[in-house]
Amino acid sequence: MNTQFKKGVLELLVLLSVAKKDMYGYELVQEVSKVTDINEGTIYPLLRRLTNEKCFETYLVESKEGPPRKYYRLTALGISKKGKILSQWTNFSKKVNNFIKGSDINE
Amino acid sequence: MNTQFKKGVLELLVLLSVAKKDMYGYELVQEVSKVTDINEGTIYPLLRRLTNEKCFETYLVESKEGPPRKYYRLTALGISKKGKILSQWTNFSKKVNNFIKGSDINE
DNA sequence: AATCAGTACTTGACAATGCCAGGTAGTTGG
DNA sequence: CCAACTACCTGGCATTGTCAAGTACTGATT
Repeated sequence: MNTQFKKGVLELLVLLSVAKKDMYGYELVQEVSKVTDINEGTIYPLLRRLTNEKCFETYLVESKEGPPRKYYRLTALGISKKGKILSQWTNFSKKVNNFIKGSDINE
Repeated sequence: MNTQFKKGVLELLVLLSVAKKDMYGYELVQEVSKVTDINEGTIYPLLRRLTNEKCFETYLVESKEGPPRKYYRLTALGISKKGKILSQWTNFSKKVNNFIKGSDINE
């Protein structure tokens, strides 16, 4: 799958996921994998970035299945960012799909 | 508009445009601008890259309105690439939009 | 108890691609 | 002759995803 398509969209997928419920990194890797292949090495730096931007607050919870899990919770800023990016994505993908339809003439 | 969304999609938009008819760089800037803001400094290197990859053949045509125009014509390889990327985009954007719908529960 | 698989997080070096800013040149009209 | 528009090109930069490797904890297997 085209790597480049993911740029920017991953941020949206992560924000949408955490909006539903608090999640930890490893869990997010699996959630986002439903949509597109994703690497741990992509998710963790992204989470750190969004945390630095005050979109997330974090807390640790011990686990019986391994090391403690770092959970991410959406802040007000995160919610607002989620809304913005979502509407940008919706608008963008709509325009692209319209452009594609306009190219249907011969194929 | 989110810069990152464009990554990879621009290639598709350019391939689709040239598939309709041969076009020159400056013209493509305006065509693609219908969908999203785009810079000359983005288009020209992209055209060079696709030409190196044998997706385009080029030819010069003199113009009364300025310097000669370099037209791009899709090769068989370009047509095949167009098809591939188009189906990847369609598949990807569909999955993302389904994921978004699945997050509609509270917002 | 030692090893292995699975869970969980981290990081540094790298690749891809878009943007900015600036340059070169031809044409037309004031 | 100079400004404005058309047209193309380029080098350096920023952003963000990938790869690869490492750390560490738990529970099951040998």
